Amino acid sequence: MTPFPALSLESAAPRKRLSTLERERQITAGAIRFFSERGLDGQMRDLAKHVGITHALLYHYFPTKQALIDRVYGELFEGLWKTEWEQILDDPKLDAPTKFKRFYIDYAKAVLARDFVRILVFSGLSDRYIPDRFFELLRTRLFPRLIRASRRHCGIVSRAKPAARELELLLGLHGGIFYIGMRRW
Amino acid sequence: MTPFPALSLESAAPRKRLSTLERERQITAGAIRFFSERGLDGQMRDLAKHVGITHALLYHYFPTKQALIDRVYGELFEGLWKTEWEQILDDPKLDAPTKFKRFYIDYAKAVLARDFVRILVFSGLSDRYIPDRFFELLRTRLFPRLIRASRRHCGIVSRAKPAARELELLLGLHGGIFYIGMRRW
DNA sequence: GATCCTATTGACCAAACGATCAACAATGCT
DNA sequence: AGCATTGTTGATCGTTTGGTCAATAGGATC
Repeated sequence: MTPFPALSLESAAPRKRLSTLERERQITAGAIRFFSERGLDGQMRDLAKHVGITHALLYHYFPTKQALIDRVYGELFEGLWKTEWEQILDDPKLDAPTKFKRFYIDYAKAVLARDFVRILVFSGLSDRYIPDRFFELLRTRLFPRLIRASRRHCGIVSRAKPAARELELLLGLHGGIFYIGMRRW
Repeated sequence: MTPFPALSLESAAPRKRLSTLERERQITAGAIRFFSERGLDGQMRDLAKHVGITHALLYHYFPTKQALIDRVYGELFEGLWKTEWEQILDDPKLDAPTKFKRFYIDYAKAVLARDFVRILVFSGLSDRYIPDRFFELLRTRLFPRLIRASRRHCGIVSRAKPAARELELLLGLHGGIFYIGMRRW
């Protein structure tokens, strides 16, 4: 149509030859957005077009589609979890309400990110990799700290295992937060 | 492998020739379970094998795959919503706690059904048909009744539009319930 | 049992898909 | 400038997928 077909796409026409590392990052970043949009069944050719390269080049950087998806999983997951959260909840100088407030504001911001929510759900409907691993972190790293802080605030000294009622409450809370993300995205 | 290959599958080998209506129902029921398992991207050939027929026969009953999916949507949705719920919540002889208890026990049972949860999520990730329509029913048929019953129980006479806080609370509650289904299935 | 109706099937098609490979063209080095 | 390195591509392959169609076979009617 246009005399300059390259202009019809988003990313102008920077044409070619990036360094290996740079291109790999570009592909990974593009894949995160692409798969979060179209689902894990999205096609390699479309992803390639979305990044602005040939789909053959994808296979130069990733031997198989599954390898790319695994990379997306890893990237998304490592980038999400903040050790800062555990530090906040462990800080003895803060009282419980402040802890909860600071933590949940930041937590919600991270967990409600569009890409994360959608890929978590997509993954949950196929191989369950992301949700299983995410919930494992929730259960071992976060819930104990939340319960401990909550108990101290209420003047309970028990160090018994979390009661079913306590876990249920936490689950409902986190579920409610995540449900917001579900509906939004 | 086996001398009687037909025996290796679930449904023995009742072979052929059902009435149009009966076969159509069989296909629809099979499709609900199949698509809730494999997602809406599941293949027609696999569904056919799952039902025990050829995939060509599917196209004899449904002109296109989308038509089948639409049928699944309809079937699943009509079968779910119970007008009984609205009657319970409108019954003036019941007090609020009893209403809520009866309603939510039955509601949770229906909404947490495996097929419904999974197809709702699948649909939400593609055309949004099921979640949009489901939430519309929630908003117009259920939430007003729940808020009205709750207000009366608390002695509030206002008939003003639902406050943002009230809706938030309901949303969180229903979100928590649905989150249980999400994680379970 | 012969006949008709139609539910059912096997073979087939075109497009889409993941994956491969030889050839091409930037870039850095001398 | 010439060469080697390697990021990049176009063409192509084999399979899978939604969809079609003529031919077959099961069941009711007489």
